Amino acid sequence: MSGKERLPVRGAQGDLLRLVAGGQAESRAELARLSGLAASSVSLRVEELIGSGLLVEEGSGSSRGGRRPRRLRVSPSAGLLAVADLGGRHARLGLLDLSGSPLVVEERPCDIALGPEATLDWIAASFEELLATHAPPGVPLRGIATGVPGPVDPATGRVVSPSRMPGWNNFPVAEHLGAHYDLPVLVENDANLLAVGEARAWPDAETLMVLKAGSGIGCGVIVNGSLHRGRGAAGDISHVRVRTDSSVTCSCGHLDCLEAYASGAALMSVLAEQGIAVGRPSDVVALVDDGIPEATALVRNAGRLIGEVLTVLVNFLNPDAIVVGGSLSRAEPLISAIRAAVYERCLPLATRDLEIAVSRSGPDAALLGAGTLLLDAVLR
Amino acid sequence: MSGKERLPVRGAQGDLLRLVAGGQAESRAELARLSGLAASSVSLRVEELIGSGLLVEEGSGSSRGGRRPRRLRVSPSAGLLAVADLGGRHARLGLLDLSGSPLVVEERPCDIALGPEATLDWIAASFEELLATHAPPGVPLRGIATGVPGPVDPATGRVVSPSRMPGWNNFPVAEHLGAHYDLPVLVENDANLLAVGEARAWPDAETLMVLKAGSGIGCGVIVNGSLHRGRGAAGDISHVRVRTDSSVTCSCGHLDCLEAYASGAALMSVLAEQGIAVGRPSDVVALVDDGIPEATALVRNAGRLIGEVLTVLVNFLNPDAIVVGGSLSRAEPLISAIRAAVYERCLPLATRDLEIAVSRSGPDAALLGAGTLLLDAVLR
DNA sequence: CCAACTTCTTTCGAAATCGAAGATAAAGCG
DNA sequence: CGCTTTATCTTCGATTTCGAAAGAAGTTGG
Repeated sequence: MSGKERLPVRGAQGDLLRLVAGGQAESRAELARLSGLAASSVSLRVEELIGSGLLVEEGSGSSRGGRRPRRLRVSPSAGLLAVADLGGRHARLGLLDLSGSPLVVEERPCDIALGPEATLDWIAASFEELLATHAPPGVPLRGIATGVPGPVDPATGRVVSPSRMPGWNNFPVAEHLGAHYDLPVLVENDANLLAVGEARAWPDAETLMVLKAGSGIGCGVIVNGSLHRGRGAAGDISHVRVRTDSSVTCSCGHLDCLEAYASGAALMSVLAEQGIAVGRPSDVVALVDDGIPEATALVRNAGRLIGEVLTVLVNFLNPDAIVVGGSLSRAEPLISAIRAAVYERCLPLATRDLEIAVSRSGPDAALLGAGTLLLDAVLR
Repeated sequence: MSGKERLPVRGAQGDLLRLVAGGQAESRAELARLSGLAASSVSLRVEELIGSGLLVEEGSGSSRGGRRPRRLRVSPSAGLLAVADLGGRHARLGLLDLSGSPLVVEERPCDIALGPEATLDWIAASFEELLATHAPPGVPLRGIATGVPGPVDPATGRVVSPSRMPGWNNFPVAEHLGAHYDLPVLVENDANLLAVGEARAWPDAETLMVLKAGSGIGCGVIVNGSLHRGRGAAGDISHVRVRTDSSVTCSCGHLDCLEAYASGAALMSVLAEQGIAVGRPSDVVALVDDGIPEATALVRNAGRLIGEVLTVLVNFLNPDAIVVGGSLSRAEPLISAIRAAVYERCLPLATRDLEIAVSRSGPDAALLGAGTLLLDAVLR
């Protein structure tokens, strides 16, 4: 339907376009500084990009003491990205323009337990719906990305041994999702997408740990400004053994995994045992906000356990910041307990300038991250 | 004395020279592949480098099915690097050529407790001695590097809060060591140097954890093929809390740090309590080799504790390999206990292709690492 | 308001880089 | 042994990039 044509970018144009699209540069001068190209070369390439309709000049930026820069933006008609973030019981879906800004974002209920085919076909149908409703006429779709709540092999786009995605093991998600399109398709772990999305909001941080505290616990790692995947499974902290008095066997077969104590699912099941029924992790936050002592104590304990695990990782990785996202991140006691544990036990050298903060990018962070990663695939 | 002249490399020449010096490329064709430059450009630049005496053509390499490549090497007369690795009671010192190959390496006793001035002046004098004895006439010194057993602020070359270097806190090591020369001077943590040195022997590993098990415990982290420093303190694992029955207060003021149980110093002090006097960590290895049960049990326990800490980090970082170096690494029970703990408790996804091995680069690894890092500074 | 200074952007000749085609050299194979 | 295949290295015209200089547009401060 909407276009399958390759973007007409050659050589250095792609680099420049990516810098503008990624929000890192807004003027020819910034492009010259960041790309390492000579100002004259930048001007030439930018002229070409404007000529081919991918960039537009839009007013002028604010002066830094001299002539005002002429502000550059990716043209709204340069293309669209369809992005999704799949959770256990609902998904967020959206369309972004090529600068990564959302045109529309929706949250819809869905159930990944229905299996990969049904779920992915539903995503594709939802994308078509969004495109039909919200895409300006003539603007082509340039790429598709989705986040999934499990480990992804980056090479193949397959889900690998996902603990919370029954029936998905080794399913070729990227292949299936992109079957009807001739477009770049990207599949990535949800915490990794969140991390990439947050990283855009932390431009000064080279090393970043982004925790996703939802019904599971995940962590995305940014090293040197870009996502660290390791062999595909990096960022897992849910199956670290924690020190507790009691003793619980985790679904992975080991004793006392962090996930068994501090994940949203674990908190919900403890609350259920105490006769407090809750349906989703954000309900736990609501209970905390309402001052229910059982919930607060549970969340604080979860924070302490998470913090103790982070302790090891902070000493080791020495990040610039820890960002906490996911639905549980809105619970104040969680953050403060994490802070307390990390600051108490870590080396002063590691916590000297360490910031521990709640997500800056809001609920769409993962979708923005999907856009950022997808841009790299599209503009190259 | 010997030269202070800058290397006459401009633009792309530096990149090419670095690739040859770093052992990554041996022929024009490899240079073209790795540098991304066109083969023709590579030929031109290589011709220039040969003309200025920095590169030499030396026989031919082995064919990969076609014409043999003409092997390139950095000229032995292109320059020398003076490198040192400072330990608590002794130092290794050496001279390397610009391809990072050692001309001479010596181990000499020294005592860092004498303070920074005395120690650094001694290093400088030792360098002069080595140069006078071993440097071919007319070959200029191009750079100086030393490893130190403590955290280093990479920006300033100062040692920061080192626990095992009394009197060194905040001392401007790089500045002092380089005072008499107008040359690049590099100061780096010893475990980090070891990691860089090992990384050369693991060309296929993008993510690498290199453990230095000596009288202290350190770890260097290679991410994406290059050293990860974080804010300067990355790689610290010695002050992670371990799970034990007993309870010991570490020098850092916290309870049950790994270092207090598993470092060479800790093992030695336990052995001393048992009436077995040993002077240095390698003596512990000797005891193990002699089958002394107390020593073997201790070392195996240390390996288990280290392995349990690595467990967390392996899940998180998902490295390609863990390399164990340092004087204790020659104790078999240490390695096997580490392996057992990691393979037992880590996620299958993380251990699937994980290799846990002893240092490949031998006792000079840290010096080679110093050379590698120094080359980057010199050839730019 | 004007002069001095910054910063952004373009112009234009010089230099570096590319890429295609050919020359060189060796391995594999009937 | 001579052919084909593979790989390395060089030549040369076309293209891209650079860098210095100048023009454009603003800020700052007397």
